[in-house]
Amino acid sequence: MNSPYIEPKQHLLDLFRQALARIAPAADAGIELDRPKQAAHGDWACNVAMQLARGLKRNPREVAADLVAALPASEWVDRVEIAGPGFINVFLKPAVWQRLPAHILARGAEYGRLGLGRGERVQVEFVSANPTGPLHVGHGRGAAYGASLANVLAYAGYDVTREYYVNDAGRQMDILAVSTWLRYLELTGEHVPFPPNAYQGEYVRTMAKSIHGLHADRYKRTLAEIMTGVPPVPSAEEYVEKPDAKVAAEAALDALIAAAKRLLGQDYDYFHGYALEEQLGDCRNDLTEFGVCFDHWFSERSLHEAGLIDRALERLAARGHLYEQDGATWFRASAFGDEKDRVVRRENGQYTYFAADIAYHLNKFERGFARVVDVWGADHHGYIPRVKGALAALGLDPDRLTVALVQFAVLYRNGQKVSMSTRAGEYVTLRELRQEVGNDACRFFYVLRKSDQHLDFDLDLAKRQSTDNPVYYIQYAHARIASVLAAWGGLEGDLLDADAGRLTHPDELALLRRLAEFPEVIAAAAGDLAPHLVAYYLKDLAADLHGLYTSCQFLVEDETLRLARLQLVAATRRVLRTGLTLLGVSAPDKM
RNA sequence: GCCCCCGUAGCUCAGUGGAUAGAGCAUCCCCCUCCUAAGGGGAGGGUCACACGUUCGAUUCGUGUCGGGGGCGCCA
Repeated sequence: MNSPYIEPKQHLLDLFRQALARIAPAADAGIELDRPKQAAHGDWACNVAMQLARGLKRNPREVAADLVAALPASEWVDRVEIAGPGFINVFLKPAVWQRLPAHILARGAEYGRLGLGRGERVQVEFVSANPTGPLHVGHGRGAAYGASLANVLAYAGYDVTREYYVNDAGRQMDILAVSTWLRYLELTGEHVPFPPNAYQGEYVRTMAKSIHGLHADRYKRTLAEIMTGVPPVPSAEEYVEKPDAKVAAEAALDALIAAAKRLLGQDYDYFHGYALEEQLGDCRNDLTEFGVCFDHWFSERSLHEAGLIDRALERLAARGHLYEQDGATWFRASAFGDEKDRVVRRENGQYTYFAADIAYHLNKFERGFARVVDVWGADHHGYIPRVKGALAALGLDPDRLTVALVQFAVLYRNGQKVSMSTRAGEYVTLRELRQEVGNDACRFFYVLRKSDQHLDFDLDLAKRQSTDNPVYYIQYAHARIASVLAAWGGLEGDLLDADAGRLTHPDELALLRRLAEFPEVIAAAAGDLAPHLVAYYLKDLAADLHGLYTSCQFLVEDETLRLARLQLVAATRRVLRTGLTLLGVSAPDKM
């Protein structure tokens, strides 16, 4: 009764390897075992006979017959059949599955944890949105995907570090600082034209109000002195309608940034720092509420300040991969698979964002990560060859970096696309989305698609509390079990010795098989960087539970049967909880 | 022009080098004196965009065509 649970797949692989060694010692075919789609084809199916047939110049069914004859006896195998063109279908004894619930209860949250990664250090960098305003729904998907992926990798046995790259050094931050100052000036009665390409959001006014409340008119400058040397600022209408207004607007904005730095001096850093702290804090807060946490917030500015960019470029130069042209410094990216060479230092002496990214990625590997996963928006795909090229040029293996591209999420309400315009500050923020549909539905819906698939986020469906909403469907399965166990009133520990041999109903066996799949799902999700596999698995698991719930009463008179069934559902609850936790979704006991 | 993603049921999407391709929704029918009906069962619905190749076997891999989405700054 209490003999340990054996991993059926590993056990069968051993048997097949032995059989293969007997009948075809020279064959180097790898043994593959698949779960057949149909129950009539057994618990596991092996196709090696068909792969061997050609080399052996024999009929695959004959090869299969020889293999079956050579299989060592096993107390777990009920029978073996040869089917179709040469499949070997293995039917296991129910006892194999019946041992599983006790095993799951004994292992608790560790059931499904794997040693695949062997403790290898992996960094997952995700979100990394510019701290220039609230996170929007697009960032939300990267956050949910990255967090779930990191959880899955950790559970699969990798030593995972979660990192957010803070773009605190670029022009976008300058634009935010100036936007804040201009709004502040409005409060002092000085109305400088607000550029259409500056940050329009209400949060900028909020920051301006706070600063004005703290320091009154201390940072006021007159319109005349600010606009000296600043080209005309296009209006919002011109910006949308006239093609050349875009260029003019960029020039005006740059001139305003220069004016702010000149007129404010040290105080410019105050605006810059204030806006950065405020927005980054808001972002961190938003993500924390979303259940998304980071081990490191890595500052882009620190790369500049520590001289790491110089060092990275020197290393590239020493290897002969940089050259000067048109006053700029270029990286010979085309020699490393990129379509053209890329500027790393502009004519004006400033480093490009790419230069910082080279230094950042070099730094990642210098910190000892064996593998790095970057989660990027799909619009950055063209950026991959140059970063990988830079790694190769630095003498690092570019395959140690995996870029996971996350496609955009489009919101639908009442069957209509919810329009978004970042420029006008008209977009749905992640916070608004979370408030509208709840964190659980939010996290789950975001990972319900393959990451490289466009996501249609149906707000109405996410809020619906019914069978068509998968997150409630799964949570409901968990709550139903909790409710049954509460009605029973015993302790989970009392179920460890239940006579699981009593579990013979087809729906019980189906659920047992499903529970056995969980570790394989984790392995697949970690291997393919695909946490959505966990979400789909949980849907299937919940469906099996709901089916059993309808077909079998758990709290029956027959005590051994009752305990066996409670053991099964308690194990199911465990796996549901583990899976939901990996996805950052709660597992409620009551709904 | 070049690059990336996608094309599977009416809709939204899973899935796989294998044996009769799945789920939810939608449509139609059925199931609560019983542990939560936020549940379950059943029916209908498919040339896995198309063509050619590789293979014992292709919806899956490769090439091409067609169709949809996205990207191609000395921006970040």
